[in-house]
Amino acid sequence: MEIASKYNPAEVEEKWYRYWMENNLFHSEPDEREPYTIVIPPPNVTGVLHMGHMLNNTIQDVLVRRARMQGKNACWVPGTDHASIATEAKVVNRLAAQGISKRDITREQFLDHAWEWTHEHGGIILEQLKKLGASCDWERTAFTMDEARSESVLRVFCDLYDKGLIYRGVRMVNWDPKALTALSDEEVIHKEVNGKLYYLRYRIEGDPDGGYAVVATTRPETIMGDTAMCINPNDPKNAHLKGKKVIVPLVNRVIPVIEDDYVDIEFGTGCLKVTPAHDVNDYMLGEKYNLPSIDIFNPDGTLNEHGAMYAGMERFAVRRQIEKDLEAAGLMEKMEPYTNKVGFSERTDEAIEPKLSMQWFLKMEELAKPAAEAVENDTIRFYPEKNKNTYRHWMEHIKDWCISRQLWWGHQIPAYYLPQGGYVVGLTREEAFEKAKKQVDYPITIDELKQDEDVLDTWFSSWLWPISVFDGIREPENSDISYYYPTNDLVTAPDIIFFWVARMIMSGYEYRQDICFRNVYFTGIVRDKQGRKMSKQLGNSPDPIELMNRYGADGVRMGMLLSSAAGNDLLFDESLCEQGRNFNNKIWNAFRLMKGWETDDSLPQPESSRIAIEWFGNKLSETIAEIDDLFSKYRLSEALMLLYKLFWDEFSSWYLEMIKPAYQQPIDSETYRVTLDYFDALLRLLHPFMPFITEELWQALQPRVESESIMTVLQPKANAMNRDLLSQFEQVKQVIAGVRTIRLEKNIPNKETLELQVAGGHDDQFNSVVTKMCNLSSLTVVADKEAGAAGFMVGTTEYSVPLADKVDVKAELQKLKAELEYTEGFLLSVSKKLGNERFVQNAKPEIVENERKKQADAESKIASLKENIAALEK
RNA sequence: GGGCGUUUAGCUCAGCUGGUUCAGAGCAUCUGCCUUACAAGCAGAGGGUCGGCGGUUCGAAUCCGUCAACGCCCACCA
Repeated sequence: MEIASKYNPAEVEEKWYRYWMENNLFHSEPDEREPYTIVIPPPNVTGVLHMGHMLNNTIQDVLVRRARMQGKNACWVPGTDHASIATEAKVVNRLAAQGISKRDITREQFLDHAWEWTHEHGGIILEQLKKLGASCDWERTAFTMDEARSESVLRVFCDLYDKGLIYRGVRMVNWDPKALTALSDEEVIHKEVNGKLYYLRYRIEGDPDGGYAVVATTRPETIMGDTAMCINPNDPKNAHLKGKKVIVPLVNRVIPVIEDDYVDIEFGTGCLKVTPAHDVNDYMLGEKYNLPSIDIFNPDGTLNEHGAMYAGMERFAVRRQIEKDLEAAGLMEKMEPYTNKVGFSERTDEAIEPKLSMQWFLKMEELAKPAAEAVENDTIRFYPEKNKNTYRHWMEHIKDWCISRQLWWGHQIPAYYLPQGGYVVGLTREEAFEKAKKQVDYPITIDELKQDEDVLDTWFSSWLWPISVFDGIREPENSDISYYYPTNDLVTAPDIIFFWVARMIMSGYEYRQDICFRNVYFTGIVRDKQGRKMSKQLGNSPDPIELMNRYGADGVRMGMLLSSAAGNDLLFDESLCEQGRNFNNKIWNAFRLMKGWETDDSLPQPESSRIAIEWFGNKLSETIAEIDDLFSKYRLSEALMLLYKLFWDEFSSWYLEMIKPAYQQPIDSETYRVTLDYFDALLRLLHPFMPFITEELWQALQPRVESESIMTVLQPKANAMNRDLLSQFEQVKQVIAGVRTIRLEKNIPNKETLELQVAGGHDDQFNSVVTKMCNLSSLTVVADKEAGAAGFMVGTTEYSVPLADKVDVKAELQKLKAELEYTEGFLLSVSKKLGNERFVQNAKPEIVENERKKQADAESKIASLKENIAALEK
């Protein structure tokens, strides 16, 4: 059968994914084997696959496939996240395009639209993962808002409430005026903004001279919310303001001057305007001095009735207007350019408005304790370890988590307000009603309970993910959770270490009294080759599906992995996929070569093949041991590179060339058999990285039983190895390379045989290999080098090829002299070292011994170089 | 403003507790080859004062100090 010389992934990949699915090979059920579990970081339900997903899921698939081939019961649970803010924003946009405003429809109607959207777009991303080859247990696919997960979330809310860890309170929160919701601190991104520092004049009440105090602020539009001015009690230059009252510009409201050493004497004028409703620090001052709080904003960022003449205007428009009005009124002392940090919403990129509002909070201090400790003492390991620092820092400064969001898409908070004030928390309305009846002393009906309008932060469901996917909240003793939990590895990006990783660890301790995973592998961020983050706006993100069409899923997987040391950002370059594709082709062609051979039982095994087999067996063991070590350190990229070199250089360029029979000649059956075994082992090693081509070739290598798959056979193991043989063979390679160089330099075709002469120590057990690889007519040990030969040295042994007239004496001399010069310099430095008494005294004996050997070798090399030069110069 | 990290070949990176597995790998480059597995290939070659400076040491890419550049995270100076 003719096999195409180029590998065509498209045909192969779909076929085998279907085969794996049809044979249910990804599915896992608890059994007596050791479990290996990964839960997917759930992508947004309506999202599409991007390069970050490609990297993340490729790594997970490598880990899962390898674990499976180590005989473990591997289970990779897929699923999606409802992503409250992002999804709600998309639905709002779609409705807007249809001329529908969220305000005009009911919550139920909105949710119908959201579910419709979810069913339309939901799961596209999971289908895309299949193209990548992801070996997820699709029967276990979960969604953060499906029934089991939703109930788990609500149960946890009720439980934490009952434990007194969840409370409701008025706090300064990060308000997103575009999404119209509060955000957690983690959802706020601080950016530097070029603005102005305005110096405003606040006249002093009752001052006969018309004196005023000057306040520096970046936000003049908030003056209508001022309820005090604050100075530092130790500030001499503002001492005259003590006990006075000042008048807020434009609105002419009288406010007191208070004193607090929070105020920085050096900043601005040392006078601070206090706006408790719109600044976190001012809020604290307000609390401390019992100041009134005037909220001048509507939820959408426009000013309300407290904004006086600016009511109804947008906050930034007010800033521009008020600047003019203050100047006109002569109340603007001056303005300076000023750069400060302003918070922006991660989702909508809208400037955050600090806003006082009633929200639900989760107390973090107690939850954080065991979680901080687990990472600190490596019960949970981070790869790379540097993320421990980041984690520790956050845990030590942890603040309560604002878990309510003013959205509709999500888990509605199971709190129910009573007709005459107060509320109860219950899993269902019925349960809440039962509680309510006990709590109040007036008659109520179930319909009078009014459920809280807010939903929970999306992360409040994601933080339960490793437990909830196995239904471990509702059924803590069920067989799945008992078997699969704790999970083994989590593969995620470092930017959600607080959002998600830290909180999962907390919920794991709270609800399972155990770790939720043993290892966390932090991937880097995928950037383009100029180092820019991939984004839609820049249009610098390739379409993963398109990439897979072009290079094959295996090729793209390899491209992703090659440049991604754990935790380092990876500069993605399509040429890496090309390298991946080329490697596929290399494997494909090695297979073609072997499959093209006829075997002959009567042929004896050539000596060179016997040696090749022995050597490669050792090389294979050596590499497997190294790969095992690299995997234990999560250095997947290096493991893959090692395999790449093993296959390409050692197996294809050396081993196959050594055992290759002459053109159209049969191969002896023993060598053939072992070669197929070696190829089989290589395929198994490669399979976690490149699942499709390895399955294709493994199936073609020999007849397989129906439903059998390379997926479920065991990884090859390292055997005891002969290190001497391995290092001797590296010398042999150098000899062969030396002869090849001579051929190249002298332009001698490979077909022409050569003689090789050896002077010095030489191990002749490899002669058959050298003879074959160099196409030698003879290999002889000689005492002295023949004149008119091209030579080279390997170690202290001299090799030469007699070439008679072909040798360019001048060039040869030049080469030898250069080498002599180098070696003499080398000898000098070694001798210097050995001449240093303190080195000989202090250095470890084996180091000194080594230097002595270097010295002796260099001396002997110099001697033979000199001889050669002398001979040529004659 | 605090903390963390990075800086090694043209590019991307590896070099653990100081000394022949210390100057490495892959890609790219250059040279010669369409040698019947593979030109998506084969064979060979070149390329780095290990960010700067100072120190410790017999010996430093490796340890210490300092400076510089870049990156990330955290933070309430209006």
